[in-house]
Amino acid sequence: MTDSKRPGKRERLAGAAVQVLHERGVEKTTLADIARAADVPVGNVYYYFKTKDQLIQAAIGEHGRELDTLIAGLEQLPTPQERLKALLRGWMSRPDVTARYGCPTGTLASELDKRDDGLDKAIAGVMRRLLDWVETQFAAMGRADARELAVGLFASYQGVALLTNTFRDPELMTVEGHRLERWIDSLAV
Amino acid sequence: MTDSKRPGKRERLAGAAVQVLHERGVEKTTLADIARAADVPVGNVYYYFKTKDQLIQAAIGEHGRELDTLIAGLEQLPTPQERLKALLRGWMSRPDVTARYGCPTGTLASELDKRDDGLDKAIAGVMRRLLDWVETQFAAMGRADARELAVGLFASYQGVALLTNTFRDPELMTVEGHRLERWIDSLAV
Amino acid sequence: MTDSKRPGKRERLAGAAVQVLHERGVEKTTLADIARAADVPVGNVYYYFKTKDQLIQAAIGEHGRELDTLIAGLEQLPTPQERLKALLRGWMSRPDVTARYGCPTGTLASELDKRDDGLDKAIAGVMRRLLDWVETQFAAMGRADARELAVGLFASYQGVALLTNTFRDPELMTVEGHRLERWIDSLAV
Amino acid sequence: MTDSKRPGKRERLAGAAVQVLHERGVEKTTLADIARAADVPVGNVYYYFKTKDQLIQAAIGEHGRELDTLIAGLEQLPTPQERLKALLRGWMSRPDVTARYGCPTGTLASELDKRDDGLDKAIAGVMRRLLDWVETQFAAMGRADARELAVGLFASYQGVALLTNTFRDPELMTVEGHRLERWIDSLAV
DNA sequence: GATGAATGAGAATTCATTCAT
DNA sequence: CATGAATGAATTCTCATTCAT
Repeated sequence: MTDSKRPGKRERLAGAAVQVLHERGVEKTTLADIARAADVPVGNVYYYFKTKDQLIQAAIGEHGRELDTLIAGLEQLPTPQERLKALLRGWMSRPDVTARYGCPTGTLASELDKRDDGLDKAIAGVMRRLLDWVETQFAAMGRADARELAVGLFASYQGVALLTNTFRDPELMTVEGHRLERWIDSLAV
Repeated sequence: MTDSKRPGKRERLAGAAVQVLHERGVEKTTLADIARAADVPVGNVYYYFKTKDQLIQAAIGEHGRELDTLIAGLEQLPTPQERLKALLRGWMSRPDVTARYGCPTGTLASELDKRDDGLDKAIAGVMRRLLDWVETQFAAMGRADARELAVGLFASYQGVALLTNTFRDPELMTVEGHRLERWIDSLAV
Repeated sequence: MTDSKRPGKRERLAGAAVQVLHERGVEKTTLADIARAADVPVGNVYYYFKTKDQLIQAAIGEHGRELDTLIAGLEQLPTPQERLKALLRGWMSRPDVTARYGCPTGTLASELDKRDDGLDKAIAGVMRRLLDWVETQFAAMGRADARELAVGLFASYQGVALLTNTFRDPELMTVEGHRLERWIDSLAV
Repeated sequence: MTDSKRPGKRERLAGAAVQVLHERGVEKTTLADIARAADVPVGNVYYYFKTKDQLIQAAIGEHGRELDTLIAGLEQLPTPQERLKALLRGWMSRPDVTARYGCPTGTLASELDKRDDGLDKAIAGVMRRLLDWVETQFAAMGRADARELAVGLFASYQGVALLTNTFRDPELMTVEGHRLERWIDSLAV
């Protein structure tokens, strides 16, 4: 933690990986791509990560941490409805990026599920934390079917992100976002 | 004097491609994989398809045709509600396959969007036809917000397929399926 | 020689080969290219020529025959000078084709010399006949150094064809043609 | 602590390429051939040259540089006649190599002209520099028709190289060489 | 620790040639 | 004889990973 070296080459790599994996996709991304984005020489990557998988692993961790931060922020809000709608707004906040590259979490999950290494577990873990948190909110609203609703909400977001990306149409995301907000409001007791 | 060459090697290849692309994903699938699945020597594939892209293209076409057939079958049903619920049931009919490999259409769309060739347009076309048909059903139910509802329904399915796949949990799909059926029923005038 | 079949599929193949080999070059030309140009199904080529080499061989033969015909025509002319200048004019008659594809004989010789099969001998034979004929003309002019002059003239043509092709400049060929004609005139006793 | 990696693997590759392309011809030469000649593993070639074309490009550059050096040496000579004759002698200095493989510049030009990539421009540039230099010498001799003479001389060399190669007869080159030297002498004012 | 270079295991693609009717 | 289809060997190219300093 001295600054004898630029702070956190390891972190820089993980961060760059999150970015590049989102934009290019897991399979299209080469180690060289990530190294370049992080401004780290290729050969050096292996000092920090023994394999490409481990780097991806780290990227997933980093991405998870970003989401945890987001959620931690939401905890400040007074009611579960507020929190859920704020989450929605966060998810939907950059429709053009989604239109271009899809949801970072979802596309990652989708791609990693095709692999036999353990990476799919890692991203599943991240998604589960999100899902659990959403469930908690619905439970706090007194809903017995909280899990079901959580799945429904999360699925709606993931699905519309996919459609938004496929059709390259940010509008889809915005419209569906509003629909879901109204739906949340309608659930209030 | 046997029935000679098994009919439609081209079709066999496209069919095998649909299958293998779904199971392995676009980027992980090698021509050799498809060739093997279709029981065709690799070199011979190029007699039918000039490039790997063209074979993928054909697979998309084939997949689209399968969906068109599915939909054509639904047209027999008397009410739009019936038709939509039947579509849902079709989509959700093999939760274990979805848990293992995701929705074939959705995963394809997700992966192809990372590519710069025109393949993303092809799969987008397939999805648009589905979406339009769903919209038509909602319109037939007298809903002014038919497009919005169509996007919502399609997104819900795509999203839950993604979650089902990520969590490897067929239950998710089944439960959400029922929830969506009830929702459709609730829309009846 | 009935016309139950279109006359001379074999000849058509050889002729097409001459053409295509000139335009595309030996190594870039595929059997399929030649077959297509001759309007003969690929599989059928092998009925007439057991290997690609044999087809090229036939093309060389055909090309040689065309040159022999050309030369036979020149024999009508009264003086060796006339004959040589007519040969020159024949060679230089389509400078734009030469600029695009080079001299058919020369490029063939150049490419075939890189191969270990006997094809180089075949094209060398064709060139030798030409060279001998030129020598004969110089001898008829009473020149003791007829061989040397023949080599010089033939070389000048081949060389300028190469430059014309390399620089894609038909003018080169025309100008050098005139220069060589003047040179021939200057040799008259 | 040895002199470590032999210096200039990139140069070694380009040099080997010049050699092998001359001997085997462009189309018959495989990357593996060049790699072997340079004693470099195939995969490693791509560290230095992104494509085969780029390696060929580099070979052309290297070849051009060799010619430039040759010419620079000739500049020392006092008269243009001396310089031209020295060039001739350089060109004709290894008739047996020419008999076996042709003129490296000429065969390269001939083969590359069949390709659609820009490689033909590259070799044409090399030849143009040579041609220009020859023209300059003739101009220095006070000849108004310097360009024409330059084309004639260059063509004679290229042509006789082609014949020498085709007939596998080094004598041709030697004899024509002398003839051209006498011709240059005869041009002196 | 840092780094440019090395290496080899695939992957797509092309094509002469052969085969089955 | 004719012909669409089949086959496999060769070739270019990519990249994760390793090595030598």
